[in-house]
Amino acid sequence: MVVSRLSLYLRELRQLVREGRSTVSSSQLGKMLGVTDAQVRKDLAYFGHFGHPGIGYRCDELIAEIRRILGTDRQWIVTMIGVGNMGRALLRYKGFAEQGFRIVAAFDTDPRIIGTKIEGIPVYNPDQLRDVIRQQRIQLGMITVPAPQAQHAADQLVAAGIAGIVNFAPVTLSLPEKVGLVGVDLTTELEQLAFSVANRNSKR
Amino acid sequence: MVVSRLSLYLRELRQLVREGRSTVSSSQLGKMLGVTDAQVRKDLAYFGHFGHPGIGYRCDELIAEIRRILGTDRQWIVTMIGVGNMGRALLRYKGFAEQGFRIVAAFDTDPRIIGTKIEGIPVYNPDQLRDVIRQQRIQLGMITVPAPQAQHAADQLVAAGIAGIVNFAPVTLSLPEKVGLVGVDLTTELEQLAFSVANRNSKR
DNA sequence: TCGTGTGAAGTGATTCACAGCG
DNA sequence: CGCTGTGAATCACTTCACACGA
Repeated sequence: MVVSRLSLYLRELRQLVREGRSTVSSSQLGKMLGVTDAQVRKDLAYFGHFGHPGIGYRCDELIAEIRRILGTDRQWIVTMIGVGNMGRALLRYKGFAEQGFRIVAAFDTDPRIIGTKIEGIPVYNPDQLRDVIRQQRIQLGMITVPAPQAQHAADQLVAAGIAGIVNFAPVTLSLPEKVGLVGVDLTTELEQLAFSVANRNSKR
Repeated sequence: MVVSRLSLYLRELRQLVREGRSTVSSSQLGKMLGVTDAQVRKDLAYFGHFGHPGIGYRCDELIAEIRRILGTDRQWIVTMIGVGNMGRALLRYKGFAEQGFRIVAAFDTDPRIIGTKIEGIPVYNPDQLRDVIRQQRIQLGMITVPAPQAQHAADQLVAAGIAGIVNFAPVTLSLPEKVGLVGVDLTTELEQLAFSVANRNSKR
């Protein structure tokens, strides 16, 4: 709800800073993302008083605040379970490190890649999962294994004491309440698009 | 809102069919996805009367209905703009084809890969984009180019007459109203997870 | 004057509860 | 009896409108 938009505000704010802007108003920020100015103000005011009446929001200040709210002002240590096509692509993606997500270990059952490094990240045998996660203080896991193995992978991560999981496999995982979960299903996204295109008459 | 859950129902229904189930009740389906039974019924009844009082929903019947609603009962012809790590991973992903999304062409500026095929899909020079899209009747595009090039890629797709875009680049695209748009930002997803973990006390 | 923060009003989505059907 | 479909009630989110600060 609110939080999902904070990430987007953050993205736009970084863009503004790159362009040399130092302040921005709620209506400008809103226009960039297709939301109303009132929405932007409500979202931001929900977590504190970050604006300056008559001025707007100072970009660098607001970036710092949002990062603090999201918890991305500190570093998160991440592991990847499954080094197939998707896993490999994500390991090579630079964007995570830029936002403070440091992938330090990957796991896969394929003996041909165990022991190798991808983009400097070592690939381990899954039977070392518990040890590696504890020794390296890994907090988050990304699951990119095939659907049938995803629940098992998740169970192992939970058993090793992980705090949160991003699941890319197209299945619903069941996890204990205390573990955070975000699901990303690319097929679902395409289906959404198909619907929105097939019913363009109604709404965006 | 409703539609985003339809995809998930569909996913669970396919799973049920694989397990040999022929009918399912709203409460069973809801439990699998963590929503209430009333929610499931409201969602499904919104598009028609698919249930059988006293019985539940017939899985195969409901699958067909949801596919028809989403527009995935027919095939969609898709192109990929950007054949870097992410693009390559998605080209190799089998899940799209299974749900009726057929990727028939890819585009990239790297001369070393133009003219090659990846998973049977030819990689073209972007200057052929308009022609290829028209000749092959391509309807949807997936953008996996670096952020600074994403808007340009989107503009070209729109100019070529595409109906919808999935954008994986971490920028907000501005498109004409008539073109469908779904954005997937992996960093945003991780930020969501970070927040949910950092504030586990409040809610899931 | 410009632009925030915020009650109040409005809109939309979710849950409740139950009539009705197989 | 089990389970759907659905009005009514509740809850959440969004927009409006304006007081107030720089």
